[in-house]
Amino acid sequence: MFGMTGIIPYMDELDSEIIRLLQTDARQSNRELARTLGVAPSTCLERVRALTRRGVIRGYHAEINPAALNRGVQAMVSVQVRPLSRAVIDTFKSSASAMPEVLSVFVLGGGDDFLLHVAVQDLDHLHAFLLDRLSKRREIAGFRTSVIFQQVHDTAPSRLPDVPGHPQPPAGTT
Amino acid sequence: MFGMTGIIPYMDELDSEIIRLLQTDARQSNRELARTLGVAPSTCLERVRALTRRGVIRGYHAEINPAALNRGVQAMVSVQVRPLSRAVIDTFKSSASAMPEVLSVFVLGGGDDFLLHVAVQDLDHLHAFLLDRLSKRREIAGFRTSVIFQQVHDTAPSRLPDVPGHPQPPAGTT
DNA sequence: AATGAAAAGAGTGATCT
DNA sequence: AGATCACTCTTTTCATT
Repeated sequence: MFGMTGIIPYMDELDSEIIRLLQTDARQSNRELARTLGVAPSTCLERVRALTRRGVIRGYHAEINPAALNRGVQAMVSVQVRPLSRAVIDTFKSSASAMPEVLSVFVLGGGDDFLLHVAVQDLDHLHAFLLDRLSKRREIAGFRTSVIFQQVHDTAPSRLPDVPGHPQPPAGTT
Repeated sequence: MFGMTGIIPYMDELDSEIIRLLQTDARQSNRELARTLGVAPSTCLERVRALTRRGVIRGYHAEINPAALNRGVQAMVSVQVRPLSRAVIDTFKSSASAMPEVLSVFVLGGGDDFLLHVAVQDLDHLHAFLLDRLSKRREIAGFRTSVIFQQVHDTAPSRLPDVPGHPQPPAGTT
């Protein structure tokens, strides 16, 4: 699945706030973080470390203007592969994610088997990618391309309410 | 479009390397960055500032384990709206991106008009989102949901080669 | 678990090449 | 433009509550 690394990600209010602030600006200093939250810098630092140790914080990434990466054109490509076996799925997943044009590979259930988020220089390169790289793969039974005109991204998704029946431990989980 | 903020994002080798390293780890110190690249810290700092000023670096974000955000289930929802007018597109785009379940809204060309990347607690909440929130919107002509089993993400997409006919300025652009 | 103080390290700007 | 140095501020550790 996504992040089921075996840990129980229990989060109190302070943890949730730290995460919210670091999603918004990962480069703010620990002091600033602590001041905003009303705790001591050392407390804040220890929380951030614990969150990292527990696998809640997975890393910190700069967000880059796609134009600066020569990727002015983006598209979504939905792909069906045949036969629908684990071997074929795994092979295609690896090859697709190794292609420099591909930003993200989603393995789907339903009508399509994969969704590829691709970003390239221009429409000519998109065309070339589809024809010279994708359609050359024998396991592909079909694909459909949609150019992306705009994207709105939530850069700091909040923690959703707990669901009844999935209670949170009351104390001592770090 | 994506990042056409009016600037010419000319990048030399050093700029590209800085961006690559900050995409991989946005929290490394300027000194570490400078050491890795073999330049002085002040040089590196000035480059990073220039990249930020020019809109190449847009921000720094922590990557969070979805399970810690109570978002164990993710899906892609492709949506068609009617009538296909600018007003309807803009309205739907705003409403969709304001929904807490929605991580990302893609405005597409082709068969579908939108793609929503959603993340929720569990399948019950996904079902509720589709039925109680999405399908209540009158402009929606149809939608199709695919559960995401896996996602492979390129966290540091590289700069693609320049295309002939889009030459880079030889000097003095910062 | 959180705090406060002290040592180690990093950010920042002036100056020079 | 890039490097060096000096100054200030931050991070990090650790003893204490």
